[in-house]
Amino acid sequence: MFRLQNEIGLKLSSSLEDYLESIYLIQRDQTVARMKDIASRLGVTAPSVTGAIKSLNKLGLVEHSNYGYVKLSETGGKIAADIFRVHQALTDFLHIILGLDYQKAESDACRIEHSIEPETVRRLADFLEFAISPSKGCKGCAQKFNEWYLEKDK
Amino acid sequence: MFRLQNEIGLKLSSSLEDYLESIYLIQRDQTVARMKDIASRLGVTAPSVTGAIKSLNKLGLVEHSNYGYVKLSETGGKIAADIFRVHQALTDFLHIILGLDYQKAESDACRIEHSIEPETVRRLADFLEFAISPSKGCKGCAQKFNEWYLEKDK
DNA sequence: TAATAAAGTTAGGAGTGCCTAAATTGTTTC
DNA sequence: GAAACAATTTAGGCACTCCTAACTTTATTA
Repeated sequence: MFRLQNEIGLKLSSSLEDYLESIYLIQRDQTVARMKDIASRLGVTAPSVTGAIKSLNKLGLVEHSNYGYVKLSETGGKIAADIFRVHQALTDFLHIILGLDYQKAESDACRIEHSIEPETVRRLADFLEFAISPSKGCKGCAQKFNEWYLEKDK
Repeated sequence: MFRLQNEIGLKLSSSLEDYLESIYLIQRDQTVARMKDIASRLGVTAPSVTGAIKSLNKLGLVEHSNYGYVKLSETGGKIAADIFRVHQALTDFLHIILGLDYQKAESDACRIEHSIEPETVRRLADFLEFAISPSKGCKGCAQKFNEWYLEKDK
């Protein structure tokens, strides 16, 4: 059932990845994450959060004692940061290259981030670097694509 | 629970989309699809297929009577074709633009296809058209990126 | 500090999607 | 056409992830 994937060698479900990422972002914004913050961010009910946190706790990815705050463990923090990096790379690509509005780019990224391979993400990020660089071979083709796209269906 | 998504207005699970797509491809290659073909293509056991086909049958997307062949209904065929178009667009993008080898492009596409929005796919396909065209603003930047990428880490 | 409100947990249940084992039906082949 | 084999279905179970309702703990405040 376990597939080598991140530094501790386990493959998390999309759902648990979402929880981890939420905790990461809440911690970043507010230092501590509470169950209700996680619930409202993910649009689930409190008991769902309790269950998920228990799973993450068993896996050693969060620290949590009853009725208290939730904190990412060191490993949990690393994994969450990885997930968020993927999220960012995808969002940037969808927004800057494809020209999706930022909201849509984020929500699409949020779903795709769980099913994309690391190599693909790496290439996506590299392509972005290449495409927006005025000095590399492409000379700002992201910009050019968006101009072309706007004219396209006229 | 239903979200407007395709022409009959329902959102299928990733799993059911996979079944539909498999049947579509088997039908294309061999005219009729049998349960065991579907099972082996998806890497699941026969009872899993029986269950999934029952669900698709209830939704009116396949025709199937006990111990017989499976056939896509008209609606099922349209939805499957849509799914496959997304699959192709994604695969092409990952292979031609990002330079992933075809196998990896396909397997990544296979997972991403369930979570990407139609608008994003459209833009991806348009970007591909733009990027490989020698006449449009980009002048074959897909090619240039791949050359740059190969040199990158040297 | 006792009452109330807010946050969190427990209990129990539903839907999905997979599995194994066992029964059934269909197809060959002698 | 009956035995043997292949394909499919049924039965039963498990993991995951969500839910509602009810209960417990913690925080607020009058």
